[in-house]
Amino acid sequence: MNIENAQVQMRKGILEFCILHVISRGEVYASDMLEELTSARIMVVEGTLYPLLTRLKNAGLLDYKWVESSSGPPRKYYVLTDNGKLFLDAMQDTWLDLADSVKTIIKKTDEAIQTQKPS
Amino acid sequence: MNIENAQVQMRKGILEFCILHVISRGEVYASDMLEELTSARIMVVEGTLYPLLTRLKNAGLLDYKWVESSSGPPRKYYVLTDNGKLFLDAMQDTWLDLADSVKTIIKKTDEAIQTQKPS
DNA sequence: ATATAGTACCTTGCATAGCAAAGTACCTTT
DNA sequence: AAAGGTACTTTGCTATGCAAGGTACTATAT
Repeated sequence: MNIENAQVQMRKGILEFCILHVISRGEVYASDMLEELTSARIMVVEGTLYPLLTRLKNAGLLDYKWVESSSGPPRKYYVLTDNGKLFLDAMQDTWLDLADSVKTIIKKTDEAIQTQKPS
Repeated sequence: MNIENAQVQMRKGILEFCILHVISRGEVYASDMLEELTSARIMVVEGTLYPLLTRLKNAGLLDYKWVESSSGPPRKYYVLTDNGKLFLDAMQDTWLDLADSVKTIIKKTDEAIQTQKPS
């Protein structure tokens, strides 16, 4: 039970959400996504990303096409399907609700501490 | 791949954090926590909470004492240990960072959409 | 031509942790 | 003593992140 593990756990639930977000902006392939997410300080690695993309594709939320590259092997460029867009919207609602709930909990704790130790 | 499952996944990472928060306010037992979290719209059930409390206790973040009840079986009242307080602070930093990262991602998508469809 | 390096995608095996459901134990009320 | 409520526990399942290793294609250097 270390803080690194706790950070991993927190990240878990939102990876799918963040990846759908990045794809929603336009066609991207895996390395684009890794770069985008890393620059937003959301740590992801290949072993997480590829299986996740496959799951999302199989669930009908994503589609992809192969595109030749001028500097290496071909790439899978992903886009959201209509279902994927709906799903992303639903996830965003969930996230905003959750973030608000946590905000409430933090605030309530702060108030409890203020009451215990009035300045 | 349904939205309910996505909600569960998002919740996962923050349950520990929210539970430590509730305990940080003062001695509580499991039913108190369930009530607190439910009222904050963080859904938790017994099968999740009890094993989690045991894990946190074994990790040295929590301590408890048995207290007789006037209306049923005895209860385990939990408090944070010093280590638990430090851990909670670290988790809060992690949470705030994460929430900020997600906010950035959402904002960036909104901007991308604005650019595509200028009013 | 062949070897090396770089890029891109995929797979395997493991560990963590939420959850539904069933179980145990204690207390109060009738 | 039987029934019902409260509280804590356990079992089996599932989902999913991740480290590590693997496959395959392309470009460059020799």
